[in-house]
Amino acid sequence: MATIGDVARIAGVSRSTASYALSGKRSISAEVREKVEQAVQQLRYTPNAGAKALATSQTKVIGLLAQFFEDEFAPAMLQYILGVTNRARDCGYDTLLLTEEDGVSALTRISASRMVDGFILLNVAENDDRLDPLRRAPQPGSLVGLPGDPSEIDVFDLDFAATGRLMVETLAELGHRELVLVSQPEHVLQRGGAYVWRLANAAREQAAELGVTLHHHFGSSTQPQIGRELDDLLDAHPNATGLLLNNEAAAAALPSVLQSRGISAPRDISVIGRYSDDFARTFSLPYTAIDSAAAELGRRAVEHLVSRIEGTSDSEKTVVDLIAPQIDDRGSTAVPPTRH
Amino acid sequence: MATIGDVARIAGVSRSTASYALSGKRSISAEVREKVEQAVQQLRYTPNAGAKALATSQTKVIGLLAQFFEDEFAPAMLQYILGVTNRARDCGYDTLLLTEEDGVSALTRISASRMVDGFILLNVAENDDRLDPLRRAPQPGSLVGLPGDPSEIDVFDLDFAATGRLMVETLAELGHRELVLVSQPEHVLQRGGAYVWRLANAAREQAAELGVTLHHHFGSSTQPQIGRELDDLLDAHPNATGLLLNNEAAAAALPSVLQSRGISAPRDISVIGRYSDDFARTFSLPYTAIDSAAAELGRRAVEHLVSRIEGTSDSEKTVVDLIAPQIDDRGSTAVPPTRH
DNA sequence: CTGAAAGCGCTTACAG
DNA sequence: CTGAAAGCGCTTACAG
Repeated sequence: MATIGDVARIAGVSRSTASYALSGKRSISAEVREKVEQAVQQLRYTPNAGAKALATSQTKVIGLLAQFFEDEFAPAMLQYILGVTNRARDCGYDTLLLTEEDGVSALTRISASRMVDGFILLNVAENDDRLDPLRRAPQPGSLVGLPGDPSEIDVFDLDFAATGRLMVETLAELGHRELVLVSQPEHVLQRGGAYVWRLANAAREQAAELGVTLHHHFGSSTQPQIGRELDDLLDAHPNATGLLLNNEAAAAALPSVLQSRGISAPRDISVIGRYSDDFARTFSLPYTAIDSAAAELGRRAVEHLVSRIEGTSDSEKTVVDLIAPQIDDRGSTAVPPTRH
Repeated sequence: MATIGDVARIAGVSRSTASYALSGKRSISAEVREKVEQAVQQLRYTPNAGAKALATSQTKVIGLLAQFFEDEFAPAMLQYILGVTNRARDCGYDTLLLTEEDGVSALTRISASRMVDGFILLNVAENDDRLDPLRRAPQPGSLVGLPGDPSEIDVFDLDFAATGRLMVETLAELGHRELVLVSQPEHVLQRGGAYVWRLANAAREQAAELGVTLHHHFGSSTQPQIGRELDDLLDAHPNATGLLLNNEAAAAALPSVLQSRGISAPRDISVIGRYSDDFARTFSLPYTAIDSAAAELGRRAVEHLVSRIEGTSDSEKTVVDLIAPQIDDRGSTAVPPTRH
């Protein structure tokens, strides 16, 4: 492969001049720049990334730490990942994807070997082991997912508390007085999926404030269990007229459950979920839902990280950016049926 | 950060000795090795990846080129990706994930800058633009997805022809005489998703051979279109007793369609799909199905690539490894109903 | 068994 | 506006 030495030779200049002509870091006569550019074309010269990284201490690579909780549906993570990789590329960065179980060792290994300029952590847990090593690392980091202690780090997340409130509020305004919330499996919560209780707690408080009864249940994440659980829940709460689903599997199983009970949404029951539009359309989740905003979160995390890396942002203040929930109305909410 | 020079100084040896002690590439006295290891511990020394890559021409990174067809469900790709990243790590490699639209430019850019030791291409199309640049690249590559011309490159894929045959055969043996196959959207096929027609053609041939009628249709990939299409198909082919689904959205929409028609599988109709177990369990796809084998394909592609990179495999022969289809029986097939 | 030195391919003060 | 040289942090023939 061609090196910058080859370029310099062909262009008839020194290596430093060739380098400066390419980086634009000092003024170069039009004539010389022209010759260098032609040599680059001719040789199809592309700088060696390792050599560049060694010389500049910049890799132009972002480390993306994915993390998967047991009982969580992994493919949903791809939308966050694509938000990150695509925006990163637009900013001139490539993405190293780290998926090993042990996120702490991945982080320390990659950080110490200087393979990346910064990190993005996905699916951050309430008490995430990766945060301390991240704080100690020389590279900056952005989180997707709000931890218990977000100090010193930039955080991006859907506002799950507002999501819980919005779900309850929406149905309360329509006149519903008794609701059931189905969350992710308790496993997910215990492993640190704080968004589960953040949504649930806010929903509960909002319900209390509005004088609405809210039953909270953890659901399974797979068929056929979740189908049976939903059926049992509807039996257990015959007066509930609204269903809030923070659980994709529940949203997928519900249509059959309702159909087999001979009821339908929104006539007999109102339903609001929380999942992304993509999943809704592919997997027949026909309910009004609050979008996960996955790709948008990935994008924001990248943008902020890049400005930290490049020193564009004031390194003083750390940011906690919570995206306001937005409802995709698919017509599954209405005033509750009048009981006789 | 500590360098190997620091390690050498603390251990009281030369840099070359420290380096050899760590790599084990020449014999080192136990005493010296001990001192070097202690110095490494003490300084938490980790080699600088850029410097190492520059010196050895090896990055220990694999480039993973994802590609998404319009109308294909992107998140399904994560299972392939995880198969790759996890196995790569086990083999000592990290993974650079490239998701930009223009796969050709990504490939040439990464290849020329020497950022990776090899490539894995996902979702390879019949006539994939990325193959020529890959053949010209100095790094080896593995494909997931069988292209029209697989020459010079190692290929891994589900055996879609055998899958099509197996679907037809399974129902034919049960006595079915008229089947409907619902494929991915025609878009996917036109963009080069050869697996769609490979499955369909083989199914058609097998049906002809067994004297079975097979109707082939392209389905939409989203609700509510696919639901209506399925309903129309059942109207159009009232004597069909078996449904073959090479389309996730169709599998997700079918339960409601059947229920609303007052029929069920396998009593009134037998169903076989093609999707992964994970999706089946999370999204209530209750049908017997042939698994996509996504993670396994990713793993095999990595293993073979690594052996090429490390010169373990005979560089002469190139391999085309097609995984035999396996049926997950979820009880949605039976003998056809007897008509009166 | 060990060390001094060259080299990988860049960038960037330093000097003119 | 341009060039010669040092340096980034490794590895690996070469010499002993």
